Amino acid sequence: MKNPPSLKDELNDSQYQAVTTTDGPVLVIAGAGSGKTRTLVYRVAHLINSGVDADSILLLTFTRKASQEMLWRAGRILNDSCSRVTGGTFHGVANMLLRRYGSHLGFGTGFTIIDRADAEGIINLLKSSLELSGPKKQFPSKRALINMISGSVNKAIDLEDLIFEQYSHLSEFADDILILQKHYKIFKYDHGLMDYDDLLVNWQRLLEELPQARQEISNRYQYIMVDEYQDTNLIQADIVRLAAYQHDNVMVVGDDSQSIYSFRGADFYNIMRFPEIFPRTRIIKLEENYRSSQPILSLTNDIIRSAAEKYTKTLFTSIEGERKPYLYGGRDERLEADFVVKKILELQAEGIDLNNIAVLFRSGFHSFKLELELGSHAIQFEKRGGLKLTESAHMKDVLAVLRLLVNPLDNLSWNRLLLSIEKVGPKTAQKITAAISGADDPFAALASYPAGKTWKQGIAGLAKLFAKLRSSGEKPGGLCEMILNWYQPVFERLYADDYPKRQKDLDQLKTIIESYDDLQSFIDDTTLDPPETDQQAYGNTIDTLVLSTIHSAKGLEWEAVFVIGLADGRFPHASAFPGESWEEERRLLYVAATRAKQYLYLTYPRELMTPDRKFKRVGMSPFLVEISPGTYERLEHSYGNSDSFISQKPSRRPPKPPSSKKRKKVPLEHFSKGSRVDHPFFGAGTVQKLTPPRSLDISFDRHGVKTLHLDYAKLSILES
DNA sequence: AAGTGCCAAATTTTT
DNA sequence: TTTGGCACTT
Repeated sequence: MKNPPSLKDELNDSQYQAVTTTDGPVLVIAGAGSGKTRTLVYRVAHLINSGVDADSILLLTFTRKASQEMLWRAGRILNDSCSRVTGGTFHGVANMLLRRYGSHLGFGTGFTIIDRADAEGIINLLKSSLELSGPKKQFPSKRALINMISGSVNKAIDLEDLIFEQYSHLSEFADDILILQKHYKIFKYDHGLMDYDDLLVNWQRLLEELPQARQEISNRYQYIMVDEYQDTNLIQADIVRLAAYQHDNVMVVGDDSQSIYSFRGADFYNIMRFPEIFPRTRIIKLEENYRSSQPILSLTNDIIRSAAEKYTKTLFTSIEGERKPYLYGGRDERLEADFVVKKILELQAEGIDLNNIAVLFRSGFHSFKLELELGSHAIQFEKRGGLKLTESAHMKDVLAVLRLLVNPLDNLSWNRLLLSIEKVGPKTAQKITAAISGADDPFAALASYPAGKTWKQGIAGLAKLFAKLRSSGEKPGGLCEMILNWYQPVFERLYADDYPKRQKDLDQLKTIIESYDDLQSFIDDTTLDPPETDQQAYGNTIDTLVLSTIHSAKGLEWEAVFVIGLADGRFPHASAFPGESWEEERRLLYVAATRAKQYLYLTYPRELMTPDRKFKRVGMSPFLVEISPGTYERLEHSYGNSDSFISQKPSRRPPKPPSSKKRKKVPLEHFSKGSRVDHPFFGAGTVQKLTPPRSLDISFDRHGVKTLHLDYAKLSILES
């Protein structure tokens, strides 16, 4: 530190404690806006300043960007770079370690990381090649399906429970999912592919099964810090435990009321369990909020109050402010958007830059209307959480070639490339893929494949491309150049209608790839941290408004924040039921509202368009109904159509039980220990244990013991 | 039997 | 804006 004594002035007591602790496990419970990033930054700087080797610090964060920014800030304090600190996401570090130690685990160094879109591709391939019996129509949404099949490893509940909760009435469908999951695993294994979950699972295996690796890693990283600990899953928690086994020198920072990633396997009980896993744990609470004004804090405290929390914090702030959060209900989505635009213009007039304003929403499409409205007012905006550069089809074509150079077993990429050949469809592509993946030299096998008349040329072209690439010895930039030459005609044929627009992306890719010396790390980086398509890449740092999903807004802050779409049915999401998922939606609203420093606007439409283009009147979100009306100021409809709404008193009706409507509630008392019951998916079973209020453990004859919840389970009693 | 082209439908959140 | 089904062509 430039000026060591100043540390105490820069930080409050709790922060100072966290920063200067040098050994032993520490759990930092940090409320929203309490300066936890700042605390971690200072800790890194302090450690290095007191002589700790930067090499021995491991900083695990939620995104790669977050760790880069923290290390940059720490570097500024030290007047020196922190480049020797290992920082990044769990997945990034897992990748690095697996490349180094992976061969001991039985897979070669050649594995390719796949993202969700790839997982989806595999599942589609499997769906067409396996004969599935279930009714196609009843498949859940595509995303839900992918989550179930590829993302269930880390879930505390297993896949069978998940299926049964949601689709217990469709046992054929449930069978299909299990079959798909089995084949999905085999496919990945056979073709050297690894998804996000696999990275973590294999890191854990590395630590658990190879004592030598465990010791090396634990020795090397003497100081382990984890940010956003409430978003870790069980495997990540275990990794932390194993990696620190020699010194227990771990500091985790998190906020249980900001846990919003359980759909991805995050388990906020990790925070509760931390002191059990590390018995000597010191708990430090950061309760002062440095971000929001008091009126905003009162409202956000009110949002979270009704949630059952384990670690209670009472946030306080000394930031003055007389503006209460505003609540506005527009007649429909268009008027809601209209309101937002008007207020944005007013804020700008008050001197607040667009950079300091954000609009947040639950789901990506909730901002469509607003995007139109912003466009017509020529307000520049940037949408977060949208399409990534590498998610578009033309990018994936080019990446597939690069991926094959590194991992020729990658059947997914083979399939993708073959499909881009004219006159080759799914069936032909699969046949060719099957033939070449069995061969010793897949590239030679491709060249000698007995091709049909119409598509012979396409195959030959591809084979020639690979021959050229593999003999060239070029750097990634040069390879990319060659690929683009081959790709140009294919590209123009595939995207005949809009290829000029997509061409820009290809140019951008070339620029990115030229900064890499090593093809493997380029491919890893694009999958783990895909660059976004933005105009900022072209160098003009323009003043733009941020539109973002709440999930992508995590950890950020703005002067003024609009949370839109707070209507019943939209927020919480329609599929959330009372219980944990309902609470998570509540925390999501909490995260959204706590992003605001001075101005907070909560808006909702009173009318929504249903898919069949009819209008449906909706009320405001049940979460808003629960908030005490004194904490916000209601803005009335004061312009435009005059058929407005006079004095809408916030109704005092109790939060209505969300849509578990039709199912009649079976009281727990109907069951007793030993009752025989029948379940549509698991079949017959015997009740083992009753857990009030509404859970029971049942031992199924064919599926073992399951814990079921009466609100979800369709149980019928055979004999009591 | 496979490939192509056209129209209709749907859309949680993501390292 | 992208995916799925259907009819038509090769």
